[in-house]
Amino acid sequence: MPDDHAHAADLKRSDLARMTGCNLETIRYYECVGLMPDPPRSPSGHRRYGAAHVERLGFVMRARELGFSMEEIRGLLSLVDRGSHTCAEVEKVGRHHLNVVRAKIRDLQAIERTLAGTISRCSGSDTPDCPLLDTLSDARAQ
Amino acid sequence: MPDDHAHAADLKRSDLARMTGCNLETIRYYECVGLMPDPPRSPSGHRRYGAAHVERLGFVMRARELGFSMEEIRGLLSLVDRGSHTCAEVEKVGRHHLNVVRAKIRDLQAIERTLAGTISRCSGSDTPDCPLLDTLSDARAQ
DNA sequence: CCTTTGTCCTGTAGTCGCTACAGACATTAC
DNA sequence: GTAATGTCTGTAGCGACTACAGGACAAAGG
Repeated sequence: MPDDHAHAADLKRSDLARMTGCNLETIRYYECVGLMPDPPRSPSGHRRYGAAHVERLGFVMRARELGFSMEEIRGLLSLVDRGSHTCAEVEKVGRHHLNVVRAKIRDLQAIERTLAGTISRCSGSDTPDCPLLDTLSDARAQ
Repeated sequence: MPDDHAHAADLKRSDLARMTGCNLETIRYYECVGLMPDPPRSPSGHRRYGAAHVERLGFVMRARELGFSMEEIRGLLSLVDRGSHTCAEVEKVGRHHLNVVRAKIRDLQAIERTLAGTISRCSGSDTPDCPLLDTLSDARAQ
């Protein structure tokens, strides 16, 4: 019951930025694109945040760190906000994103193999002949 | 000697797009940002391309496929255009990019581990309890 | 030869996820 | 009281494209 009025924190935007490590402008951006709710304002129009906003921003930032798109985060938040989400629904979003991440890793690994293989044949000397340039210049190169 | 005038091809932008697989608008974009040279024009102002342009666009596209940034590609092209490049110079650009690619792979693999580990604990059932949501909601979560 | 249709031209706006700045008001420190 | 911050708004910029509007031309059919 004592933590029922946990929103009493009354933080400024800079406080929220400092506490979460989020960039000051990014907070306003997240509000603008609907990831953060419109906060209450002081009489002069300054944003006032509470503990709920700190939590919400933390959620968004952790989701971003895991590479979720803003679209996906909006989806996750609307599930949670609805109050009747299920693990199955959340897992579905997560699995989709995991597939995207794995696809990106595969693409980058293919690039890495090509690049590493090509560069390993570079002489590193003053000749203009270069396996990397050959690869870039010719579709049929090694 | 017969292939000395290979630039006689006289291709339209759509031909160049079709031959290389590049998007039509992207060709104009590459010209605008200096990756492709300003091509000669027909009397009515239409772009006319030759074999050199096909090669150049191929170079740019292969470099993009390997994830080189436009900045890096501009660098590589200016080395080649200068005519006095060395393998060492090209290799340096390539090695730098390889490091960037490897760093991206590491970042994505860290994401993948977290995501896969969390999702593997999901029940996939109708309960609102969800390990993925726990991870996103709480900085101190598993 | 003339009309239609297709292609090309230019410039501009949209995408994603921020980041940064300008200029106006509010608060705080001294 | 005043000077120095802090916050407000809107807007522009990044990279690497992609797409569209509105106009001018070119190729093809009748």
